[in-house]
Amino acid sequence: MDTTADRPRQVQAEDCVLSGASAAKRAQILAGAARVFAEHGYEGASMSGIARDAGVSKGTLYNYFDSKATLFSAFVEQCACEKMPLLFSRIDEGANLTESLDHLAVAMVRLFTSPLSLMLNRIIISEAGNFPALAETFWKHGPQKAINILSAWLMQHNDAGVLNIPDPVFAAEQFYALCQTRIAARARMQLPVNTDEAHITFIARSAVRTFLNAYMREDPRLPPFVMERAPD
Amino acid sequence: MDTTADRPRQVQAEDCVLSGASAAKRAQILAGAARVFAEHGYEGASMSGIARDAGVSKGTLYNYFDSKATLFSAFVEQCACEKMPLLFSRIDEGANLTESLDHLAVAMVRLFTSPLSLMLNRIIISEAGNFPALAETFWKHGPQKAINILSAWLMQHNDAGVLNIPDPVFAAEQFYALCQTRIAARARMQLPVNTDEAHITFIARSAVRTFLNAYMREDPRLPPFVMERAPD
Amino acid sequence: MDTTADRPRQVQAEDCVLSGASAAKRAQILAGAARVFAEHGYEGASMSGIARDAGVSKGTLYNYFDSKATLFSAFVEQCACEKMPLLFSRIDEGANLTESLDHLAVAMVRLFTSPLSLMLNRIIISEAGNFPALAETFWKHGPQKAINILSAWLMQHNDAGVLNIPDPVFAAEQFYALCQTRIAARARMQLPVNTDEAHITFIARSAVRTFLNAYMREDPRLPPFVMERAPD
Amino acid sequence: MDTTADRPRQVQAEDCVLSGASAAKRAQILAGAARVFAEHGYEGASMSGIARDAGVSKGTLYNYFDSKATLFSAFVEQCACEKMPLLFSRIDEGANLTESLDHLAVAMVRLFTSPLSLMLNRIIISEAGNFPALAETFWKHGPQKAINILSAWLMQHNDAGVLNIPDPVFAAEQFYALCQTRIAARARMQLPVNTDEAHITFIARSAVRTFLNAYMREDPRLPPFVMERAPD
DNA sequence: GATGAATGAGCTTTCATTCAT
DNA sequence: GATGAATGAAAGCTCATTCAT
Repeated sequence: MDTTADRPRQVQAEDCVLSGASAAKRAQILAGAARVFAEHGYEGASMSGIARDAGVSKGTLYNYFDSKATLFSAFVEQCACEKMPLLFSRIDEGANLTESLDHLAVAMVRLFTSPLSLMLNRIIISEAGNFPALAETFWKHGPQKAINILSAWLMQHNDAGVLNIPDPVFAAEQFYALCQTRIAARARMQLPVNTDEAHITFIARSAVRTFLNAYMREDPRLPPFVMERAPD
Repeated sequence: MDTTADRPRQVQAEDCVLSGASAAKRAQILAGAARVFAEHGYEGASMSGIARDAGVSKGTLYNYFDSKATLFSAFVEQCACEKMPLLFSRIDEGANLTESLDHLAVAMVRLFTSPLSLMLNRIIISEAGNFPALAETFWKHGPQKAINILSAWLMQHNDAGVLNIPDPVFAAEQFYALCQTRIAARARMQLPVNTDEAHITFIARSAVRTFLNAYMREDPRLPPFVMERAPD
Repeated sequence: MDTTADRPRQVQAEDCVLSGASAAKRAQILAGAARVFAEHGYEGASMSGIARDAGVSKGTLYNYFDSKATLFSAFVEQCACEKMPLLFSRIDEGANLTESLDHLAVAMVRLFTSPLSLMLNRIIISEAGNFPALAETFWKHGPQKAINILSAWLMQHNDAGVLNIPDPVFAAEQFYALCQTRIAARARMQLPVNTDEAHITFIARSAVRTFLNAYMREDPRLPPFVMERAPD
Repeated sequence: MDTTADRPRQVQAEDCVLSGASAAKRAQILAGAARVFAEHGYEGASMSGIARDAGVSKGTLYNYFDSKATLFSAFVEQCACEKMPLLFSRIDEGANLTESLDHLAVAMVRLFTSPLSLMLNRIIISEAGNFPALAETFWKHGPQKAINILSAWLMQHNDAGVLNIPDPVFAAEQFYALCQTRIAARARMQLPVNTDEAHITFIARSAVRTFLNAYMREDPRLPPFVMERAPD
């Protein structure tokens, strides 16, 4: 028996009160699903558990989502489309180029240790084989967007003659990679990482210095940036 | 989760024939487990499937491993202890510093796209919450060892006055991070990556140049390395 | 299981507009139920599916019928009372006795392969244990009526001296059984049957000949009917 | 996960004790399944109920049969292949042709009211759409076989000049149909039928007389069989 | 030591029915 | 009167684990 007749369609902005209630219930279910999927992963989560956590019956779950896989996809897509963008905020213009990049690097390092980002990474890596579309979605709304914004910003400074960047997209990707130094890989595996303010600042600044030593247009009057030791 | 409790220990040279057979059967089981866990993950693998793939009965599985969790741990530990080291081979000494690092960077980029490494990463990230010890083991035998070797090597060149590295461990970690540019994150999510020889070489050389521009002791007679565009 | 309890009764001529609408909706629901029950049987049909097919909400279903069982009974009774009689049309008087019986036999053979009759048979046989009343109803409006009409007709010819029928009801039942030769049992089981015009005619004629050889008053001047081979 | 590794293969005659136990368990399950399917039909039966009735766990059910459908098929096939033949016993040779046919007709009428035959009929008609193969199997081992034996027997008497049967198979089918007079259709629908010895004998004898009046080679010295009234 | 049949809790999913709107 | 969201019992099926042989 096809259940599509029993389920609410995607709510539109102009939908009436009933549809608003529908959308609210949908959100309520997604919230419960988020908690359970985040904690137990896809296979480890049970629809019973999600129903309990969301405060609805199992039947209601299936009124809103065709299957566990559908619910999972909806959860990941929502995170990717609605919550990820909040993490990739605009590049804060600092007093100068170095400061701006420093701000950005700190934000990125923080991102790589944020629970939401880590959870999404973990879940998408776990289920990449079974839900290839989710990895695409996540990548497009997350890393891809960040790299695009950064590469555009780098190109501006390249054109302004401050930086010398033959391949801005790749440079952005290097910057993205440098910001993962020391903590990202360990955080993904839930190994302890030092998230002290000082340590994060050090990692971010080190990323910026390494990056700028490679891409700053050489100016005979300026010495290269000096690398530092990590704080104790 | 301890796998050493009441199971046949690793055979010693003086062990009798029976123990030898025991060790062989253990290896046989692990081989089957490896195939099944690698393909289906922890939750997706069934003990029946492993028994079938290993060519033993389910009862025998439980004679050698207390539980699915124990078998899984043993499988991951074996990969980490026996197979990972083969991937992190010695730094090939090249004609000079740059060449040596180039070789190493290429090896690392290749590592990050090797099926074994990706599978282990995926499996450990998936089950990090349920098997924290595995992440530790993996880290110790994989990335940690690589970083240690590299940092020692960097320190040598620092002491020799070629490089100027205030924090060799962190520098090694930056090198490690730089080698992940563009492909590692995507490969982990099973998104398509370009593994052409030319592209891998480009990523590796770019990592080395960015790295050396930051850490090469400044020599007024030498210009900094010039960054390049990616090949088409 | 009684469907007449607290539901809108059959509308009378003097009923108001609302009751007319009520009866129409009831018919609309029954039409949907007919399609779904006919296709999926009792257990296989879902109230959601019936509601969808009938174009009403599930709630409305329950406003008109107390339960799935009630709706099913109403559907079967409607078929039996309204549609079956159409199948058991009057005996077409032919030019003579043999021709009349031939016409009737062909009609009966056709009946036993008609989709509606087969569906009703199948459904009633399936649910006979759970809905004993339905079998009674069906029998009364279907086979029983046919046998009654036929036995009355036979009795006329008996009294007219053409036939010699000591037990007209039983004779009618034999005729009814003879018309089922070869195809009825197979059609009930959805096994392939030959419904070619020629084949049906052969079965019908054979039934009539066998019947008349047994019940025709012996007339020394007339030879018995000769049985034939089936057409290729 | 494929469960085929966990299930026992079809036991052979020469199988050892273990396989004997396996076959016994299989039979035990089939016995339970028979009771439950016979009572509730396919859809109405639950695997839990069958497990309970058979005295095994649900898991064991699935160790022996892949699915509910498989178990159902096995049950029907077993009935058709092993139990049906017992019902279609050989034609008891009577003192003469009429007596032989009388014996056979009585056996057939009894068959059409036997609980096993009725149950099989009911179940196969119910599930003919979903299990077309079962109807084929049933037909082949039941009616088909009976008709074959009977038609061969009729042909012998035809060749011996006693009967005059242009189409022995069709004649056998008419005999088969005649034996269903009055009771078969009603029994299939679980409507009350008169199974008194006298009544069954009457139906059987009437079938034989009607049949012989059509197919007995005309012998001017012999009058046709006289039809009778049913006993009160 | 090896086997694999047996277990039963637990899974995802369906659906008749209710009831607030 | 009509709606359809919500319910929750019950379905078919899986699988880690045990244990008699």
